[in-house]
Amino acid sequence: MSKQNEELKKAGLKATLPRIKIMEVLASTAIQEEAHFSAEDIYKELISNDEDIGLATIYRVLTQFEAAGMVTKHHFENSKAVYEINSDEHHDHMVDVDTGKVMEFHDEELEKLQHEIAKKKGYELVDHSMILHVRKIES
Amino acid sequence: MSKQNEELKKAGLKATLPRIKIMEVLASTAIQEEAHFSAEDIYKELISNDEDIGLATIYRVLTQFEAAGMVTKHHFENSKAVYEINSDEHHDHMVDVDTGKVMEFHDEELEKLQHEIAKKKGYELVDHSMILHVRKIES
DNA sequence: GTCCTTGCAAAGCTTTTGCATCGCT
DNA sequence: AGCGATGCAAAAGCTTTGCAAGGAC
Repeated sequence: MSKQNEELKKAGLKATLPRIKIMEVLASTAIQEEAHFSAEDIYKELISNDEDIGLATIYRVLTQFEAAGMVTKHHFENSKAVYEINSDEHHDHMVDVDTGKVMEFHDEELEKLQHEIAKKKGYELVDHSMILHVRKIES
Repeated sequence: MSKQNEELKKAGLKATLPRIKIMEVLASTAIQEEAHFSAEDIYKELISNDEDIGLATIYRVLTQFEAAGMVTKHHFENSKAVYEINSDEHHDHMVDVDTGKVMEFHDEELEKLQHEIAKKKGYELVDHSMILHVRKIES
Protein backbone atom coordinates (compact mmCIF):
# COMPACT_ATOMS: atom_id res chain seq x y z
CA MET A 1 0.00 0.00 0.00
CA SER A 2 1.55 3.21 -1.19
CA LYS A 3 1.97 6.41 0.68
CA GLN A 4 -0.53 8.16 -1.57
CA ASN A 5 -2.94 5.38 -0.92
CA GLU A 6 -2.78 6.05 2.79
CA GLU A 7 -3.09 9.75 2.38
CA LEU A 8 -6.29 9.30 0.42
CA LYS A 9 -7.79 7.01 3.02
CA LYS A 10 -6.93 9.46 5.70
CA ALA A 11 -8.95 12.04 3.83
CA GLY A 12 -11.91 9.67 3.72
CA LEU A 13 -11.52 9.01 0.02
CA LYS A 14 -11.36 5.63 -1.61
CA ALA A 15 -8.01 4.88 -3.18
CA THR A 16 -9.16 4.74 -6.77
CA LEU A 17 -6.92 4.76 -9.81
CA PRO A 18 -7.97 8.23 -11.01
CA ARG A 19 -7.23 9.76 -7.63
CA ILE A 20 -3.86 8.07 -7.35
CA LYS A 21 -2.87 9.09 -10.85
CA ILE A 22 -3.93 12.68 -10.32
CA MET A 23 -1.95 12.78 -7.10
CA GLU A 24 1.08 11.46 -8.97
CA VAL A 25 0.88 14.22 -11.53
CA LEU A 26 0.57 16.87 -8.86
CA ALA A 27 3.64 15.48 -7.14
CA SER A 28 5.52 14.79 -10.34
CA THR A 29 7.83 17.75 -10.57
CA ALA A 30 10.60 18.99 -8.36
CA ILE A 31 10.79 22.13 -10.47
CA GLN A 32 9.01 24.89 -8.64
CA GLU A 33 8.07 26.80 -11.74
CA GLU A 34 6.14 23.85 -13.05
CA ALA A 35 4.37 22.92 -9.86
CA HIS A 36 1.08 24.56 -10.79
CA PHE A 37 -1.39 22.50 -12.77
CA SER A 38 -4.77 23.40 -14.20
CA ALA A 39 -7.38 20.69 -14.47
CA GLU A 40 -6.65 20.51 -18.15
CA ASP A 41 -2.90 20.29 -17.63
CA ILE A 42 -3.50 17.20 -15.55
CA TYR A 43 -5.97 15.84 -18.08
CA LYS A 44 -3.50 16.18 -20.94
CA GLU A 45 -0.70 14.71 -18.90
CA LEU A 46 -2.80 11.67 -18.07
CA ILE A 47 -4.01 11.24 -21.63
CA SER A 48 -0.44 11.30 -22.91
CA ASN A 49 0.33 8.58 -20.37
CA ASP A 50 -2.53 6.49 -21.76
CA GLU A 51 -4.58 6.89 -18.64
CA ASP A 52 -8.22 7.18 -19.61
CA ILE A 53 -9.56 9.63 -17.05
CA GLY A 54 -12.35 12.11 -17.68
CA LEU A 55 -11.92 15.82 -17.22
CA ALA A 56 -14.99 15.94 -14.99
CA THR A 57 -13.37 13.45 -12.67
CA ILE A 58 -10.31 15.62 -12.41
CA TYR A 59 -12.39 18.60 -11.41
CA ARG A 60 -14.25 16.52 -8.84
CA VAL A 61 -11.09 15.03 -7.43
CA LEU A 62 -9.27 18.35 -7.25
CA THR A 63 -12.20 19.82 -5.36
CA GLN A 64 -12.04 16.93 -2.91
CA PHE A 65 -8.30 17.29 -2.54
CA GLU A 66 -8.68 20.93 -1.81
CA ALA A 67 -11.36 20.28 0.79
CA ALA A 68 -9.03 17.75 2.38
CA GLY A 69 -6.24 20.30 2.50
CA MET A 70 -4.06 18.23 0.21
CA VAL A 71 -3.77 20.87 -2.49
CA THR A 72 -4.20 24.61 -2.81
CA LYS A 73 -6.17 26.28 -5.55
CA HIS A 74 -4.83 29.50 -7.04
CA HIS A 75 -6.53 31.85 -9.44
CA PHE A 76 -3.65 34.13 -10.40
CA GLU A 77 -4.59 36.45 -13.23
CA ASN A 78 -5.63 33.93 -15.88
CA SER A 79 -9.05 32.48 -16.41
CA LYS A 80 -8.05 28.98 -15.39
CA ALA A 81 -7.58 27.91 -11.81
CA VAL A 82 -4.38 26.04 -10.99
CA TYR A 83 -3.66 23.58 -8.21
CA GLU A 84 -0.49 23.09 -6.22
CA ILE A 85 0.30 20.22 -3.91
CA ASN A 86 0.58 21.23 -0.28
CA SER A 87 3.95 20.76 1.28
CA ASP A 88 4.42 20.90 5.02
CA GLU A 89 6.04 24.25 4.81
CA HIS A 90 4.16 27.38 4.01
CA HIS A 91 5.60 29.73 1.43
CA ASP A 92 4.65 32.73 -0.65
CA HIS A 93 5.37 33.54 -4.26
CA MET A 94 7.55 36.16 -5.89
CA VAL A 95 7.25 36.60 -9.64
CA ASP A 96 9.88 38.27 -11.80
CA VAL A 97 7.82 40.58 -14.03
CA ASP A 98 10.40 40.45 -16.81
CA THR A 99 11.08 36.74 -17.00
CA GLY A 100 7.97 35.25 -15.41
CA LYS A 101 10.17 33.22 -13.12
CA VAL A 102 8.42 32.11 -9.94
CA MET A 103 10.35 32.05 -6.69
CA GLU A 104 9.22 31.01 -3.29
CA PHE A 105 10.07 32.50 0.02
CA HIS A 106 9.08 32.37 3.62
CA ASP A 107 9.33 35.16 6.14
CA GLU A 108 8.27 34.59 9.69
CA GLU A 109 7.96 38.26 10.51
CA LEU A 110 5.60 38.72 7.61
CA GLU A 111 3.45 35.84 8.78
CA LYS A 112 3.29 37.27 12.26
CA LEU A 113 2.38 40.69 10.95
CA GLN A 114 -0.50 39.30 8.93
CA HIS A 115 -1.96 37.62 11.99
CA GLU A 116 -1.70 40.86 13.88
CA ILE A 117 -3.41 42.85 11.17
CA ALA A 118 -6.34 40.46 11.06
CA LYS A 119 -6.59 40.38 14.83
CA LYS A 120 -6.64 44.15 15.03
CA LYS A 121 -9.84 44.08 12.96
CA GLY A 122 -11.45 41.37 15.05
CA TYR A 123 -10.68 38.47 12.77
CA GLU A 124 -8.50 35.41 12.88
CA LEU A 125 -6.29 34.66 9.92
CA VAL A 126 -7.39 31.46 8.18
CA ASP A 127 -5.14 31.64 5.18
CA HIS A 128 -3.58 34.13 2.83
CA SER A 129 -2.31 34.47 -0.65
CA MET A 130 0.42 36.89 -1.55
CA ILE A 131 2.34 37.50 -4.71
CA LEU A 132 5.18 39.98 -4.96
CA HIS A 133 5.82 41.27 -8.46
CA VAL A 134 9.49 42.10 -8.65
CA ARG A 135 12.25 43.14 -10.99
CA LYS A 136 15.92 42.23 -10.80
CA ILE A 137 18.06 45.08 -9.50
CA GLU A 138 20.66 46.16 -12.04
CA SER A 139 24.14 45.75 -10.71
CA MET B 1 -17.74 69.09 -19.14
CA SER B 2 -17.51 66.80 -16.16
CA LYS B 3 -14.45 65.48 -14.52
CA GLN B 4 -15.24 61.93 -15.62
CA ASN B 5 -15.64 63.18 -19.12
CA GLU B 6 -12.11 64.52 -19.11
CA GLU B 7 -10.70 61.42 -17.58
CA LEU B 8 -12.18 59.35 -20.37
CA LYS B 9 -10.77 61.60 -23.05
CA LYS B 10 -7.38 61.43 -21.45
CA ALA B 11 -7.53 57.67 -21.79
CA GLY B 12 -8.33 58.02 -25.49
CA LEU B 13 -11.94 56.94 -25.03
CA LYS B 14 -14.98 58.76 -26.33
CA ALA B 15 -17.14 60.16 -23.58
CA THR B 16 -20.20 58.05 -24.23
CA LEU B 17 -23.15 57.64 -21.95
CA PRO B 18 -22.45 54.00 -21.08
CA ARG B 19 -18.89 54.80 -20.07
CA ILE B 20 -19.90 57.75 -17.97
CA LYS B 21 -22.63 55.79 -16.24
CA ILE B 22 -20.34 52.87 -15.53
CA MET B 23 -17.77 55.24 -14.10
CA GLU B 24 -20.44 56.75 -11.88
CA VAL B 25 -21.39 53.38 -10.48
CA LEU B 26 -17.78 52.51 -9.79
CA ALA B 27 -17.35 55.78 -7.95
CA SER B 28 -20.77 55.67 -6.34
CA THR B 29 -19.91 54.44 -2.89
CA ALA B 30 -17.87 56.06 -0.20
CA ILE B 31 -17.94 52.82 1.70
CA GLN B 32 -14.66 51.10 1.05
CA GLU B 33 -15.97 47.65 1.80
CA GLU B 34 -18.59 47.91 -0.91
CA ALA B 35 -16.37 49.34 -3.59
CA HIS B 36 -16.01 46.09 -5.53
CA PHE B 37 -18.36 45.53 -8.42
CA SER B 38 -18.70 42.61 -10.76
CA ALA B 39 -19.84 43.30 -14.31
CA GLU B 40 -23.25 42.04 -13.35
CA ASP B 41 -23.41 44.20 -10.23
CA ILE B 42 -22.93 47.21 -12.45
CA TYR B 43 -25.43 45.90 -14.97
CA LYS B 44 -28.14 45.45 -12.36
CA GLU B 45 -27.42 48.81 -10.82
CA LEU B 46 -27.78 50.50 -14.18
CA ILE B 47 -30.94 48.59 -15.07
CA SER B 48 -32.54 49.60 -11.80
CA ASN B 49 -31.69 53.18 -12.67
CA ASP B 50 -33.46 52.76 -16.01
CA GLU B 51 -30.26 52.99 -17.98
CA ASP B 52 -30.42 50.63 -20.90
CA ILE B 53 -26.87 49.39 -21.18
CA GLY B 54 -25.89 45.93 -22.35
CA LEU B 55 -23.84 43.56 -20.26
CA ALA B 56 -21.40 43.09 -23.13
CA THR B 57 -20.72 46.80 -23.14
CA ILE B 58 -19.95 46.72 -19.46
CA TYR B 59 -17.40 43.98 -19.98
CA ARG B 60 -15.84 45.87 -22.86
CA VAL B 61 -15.74 49.13 -20.97
CA LEU B 62 -14.29 47.58 -17.83
CA THR B 63 -11.54 46.00 -19.89
CA GLN B 64 -10.74 49.38 -21.38
CA PHE B 65 -10.79 51.05 -17.98
CA GLU B 66 -8.39 48.47 -16.69
CA ALA B 67 -6.01 48.97 -19.61
CA ALA B 68 -6.12 52.69 -18.95
CA GLY B 69 -5.24 52.14 -15.33
CA MET B 70 -8.51 53.61 -14.13
CA VAL B 71 -9.70 50.48 -12.36
CA THR B 72 -8.18 47.32 -10.97
CA LYS B 73 -9.55 43.87 -11.61
CA HIS B 74 -9.54 41.32 -8.79
CA HIS B 75 -10.38 37.66 -8.84
CA PHE B 76 -10.58 36.79 -5.16
CA GLU B 77 -11.86 33.26 -4.66
CA ASN B 78 -15.23 33.53 -6.36
CA SER B 79 -15.92 32.77 -9.97
CA LYS B 80 -16.72 36.35 -10.86
CA ALA B 81 -14.12 39.05 -11.33
CA VAL B 82 -14.72 42.32 -9.55
CA TYR B 83 -13.51 45.80 -10.40
CA GLU B 84 -12.46 48.58 -8.12
CA ILE B 85 -11.83 52.20 -8.97
CA ASN B 86 -8.21 53.21 -8.55
CA SER B 87 -7.59 55.67 -5.80
CA ASP B 88 -4.24 57.31 -5.19
CA GLU B 89 -3.75 55.34 -2.06
CA HIS B 90 -2.59 51.76 -2.02
CA HIS B 91 -4.37 49.16 0.08
CA ASP B 92 -4.69 45.41 0.45
CA HIS B 93 -7.69 43.14 0.90
CA MET B 94 -9.10 40.93 3.58
CA VAL B 95 -11.90 38.51 2.74
CA ASP B 96 -14.24 36.99 5.30
CA VAL B 97 -14.31 33.32 4.34
CA ASP B 98 -17.79 32.83 5.80
CA THR B 99 -19.61 35.81 4.35
CA GLY B 100 -17.47 36.71 1.36
CA LYS B 101 -17.29 40.28 2.61
CA VAL B 102 -14.28 42.17 1.31
CA MET B 103 -12.48 44.66 3.51
CA GLU B 104 -9.56 46.90 2.81
CA PHE B 105 -6.62 47.82 4.92
CA HIS B 106 -3.28 49.48 4.70
CA ASP B 107 -0.29 48.71 6.85
CA GLU B 108 2.89 50.63 6.40
CA GLU B 109 5.01 48.12 8.23
CA LEU B 110 3.79 45.39 5.94
CA GLU B 111 4.64 47.43 2.87
CA LYS B 112 8.11 48.10 4.18
CA LEU B 113 8.64 44.45 4.97
CA GLN B 114 7.71 43.41 1.45
CA HIS B 115 10.27 45.78 -0.01
CA GLU B 116 12.89 44.38 2.30
CA ILE B 117 12.09 40.79 1.42
CA ALA B 118 12.43 41.53 -2.29
CA LYS B 119 15.63 43.48 -1.75
CA LYS B 120 17.15 40.66 0.23
CA LYS B 121 16.80 38.47 -2.85
CA GLY B 122 18.28 41.09 -5.17
CA TYR B 123 15.00 42.38 -6.55
CA GLU B 124 13.02 45.57 -6.36
CA LEU B 125 9.32 45.41 -5.59
CA VAL B 126 7.24 46.54 -8.55
CA ASP B 127 3.81 45.64 -7.25
CA HIS B 128 2.09 43.09 -5.11
CA SER B 129 -1.24 41.47 -4.50
CA MET B 130 -2.19 40.15 -1.14
CA ILE B 131 -5.39 38.74 0.21
CA LEU B 132 -5.91 37.68 3.79
CA HIS B 133 -8.60 35.07 4.25
CA VAL B 134 -10.09 35.61 7.66
CA ARG B 135 -12.87 34.54 9.98
CA LYS B 136 -14.67 36.67 12.56
CA ILE B 137 -13.51 35.91 16.07
CA GLU B 138 -16.38 34.66 18.26
CA SER B 139 -16.93 36.95 21.19
C1' DG C 1 -23.74 -6.23 -1.85
C1' DT C 2 -23.48 -1.51 -0.83
C1' DC C 3 -22.19 2.83 -1.56
C1' DC C 4 -18.86 5.69 -3.52
C1' DT C 5 -16.75 6.90 -7.93
C1' DT C 6 -16.36 7.42 -12.75
C1' DG C 7 -17.28 8.76 -17.67
C1' DC C 8 -19.97 10.91 -20.82
C1' DA C 9 -22.82 14.36 -22.26
C1' DA C 10 -25.49 18.08 -21.19
C1' DA C 11 -26.11 22.13 -18.63
C1' DG C 12 -24.41 26.34 -16.17
C1' DC C 13 -21.93 30.59 -15.66
C1' DT C 14 -19.01 34.11 -16.75
C1' DT C 15 -16.91 36.47 -20.40
C1' DT C 16 -15.99 37.41 -25.39
C1' DT C 17 -17.14 38.23 -30.17
C1' DG C 18 -19.70 39.12 -34.82
C1' DC C 19 -22.42 42.25 -36.90
C1' DA C 20 -25.60 45.78 -37.98
C1' DT C 21 -26.89 50.10 -35.94
C1' DC C 22 -26.01 54.20 -33.44
C1' DG C 23 -23.62 58.33 -31.65
C1' DC C 24 -19.59 61.16 -30.34
C1' DT C 25 -16.52 64.45 -32.29
C1' DA D 1 -19.32 62.31 -42.39
C1' DG D 2 -16.29 59.10 -40.31
C1' DC D 3 -15.07 55.84 -37.22
C1' DG D 4 -15.40 54.21 -32.83
C1' DA D 5 -18.99 52.39 -29.55
C1' DT D 6 -23.15 49.86 -28.52
C1' DG D 7 -26.75 46.13 -28.23
C1' DC D 8 -28.21 41.87 -29.15
C1' DA D 9 -27.55 37.25 -29.73
C1' DA D 10 -24.58 33.70 -30.47
C1' DA D 11 -20.27 31.58 -29.22
C1' DA D 12 -16.55 30.52 -26.39
C1' DG D 13 -14.18 29.16 -22.23
C1' DC D 14 -14.09 26.88 -17.75
C1' DT D 15 -16.49 24.22 -14.42
C1' DT D 16 -20.41 21.57 -12.54
C1' DT D 17 -24.04 18.15 -12.63
C1' DG D 18 -27.39 14.13 -13.91
C1' DC D 19 -27.34 9.59 -14.73
C1' DA D 20 -26.20 4.92 -15.67
C1' DA D 21 -22.28 1.84 -15.35
C1' DG D 22 -18.20 0.39 -12.79
C1' DG D 23 -15.10 -0.33 -8.75
C1' DA D 24 -13.42 -0.28 -3.78
C1' DC D 25 -14.22 -2.23 0.61
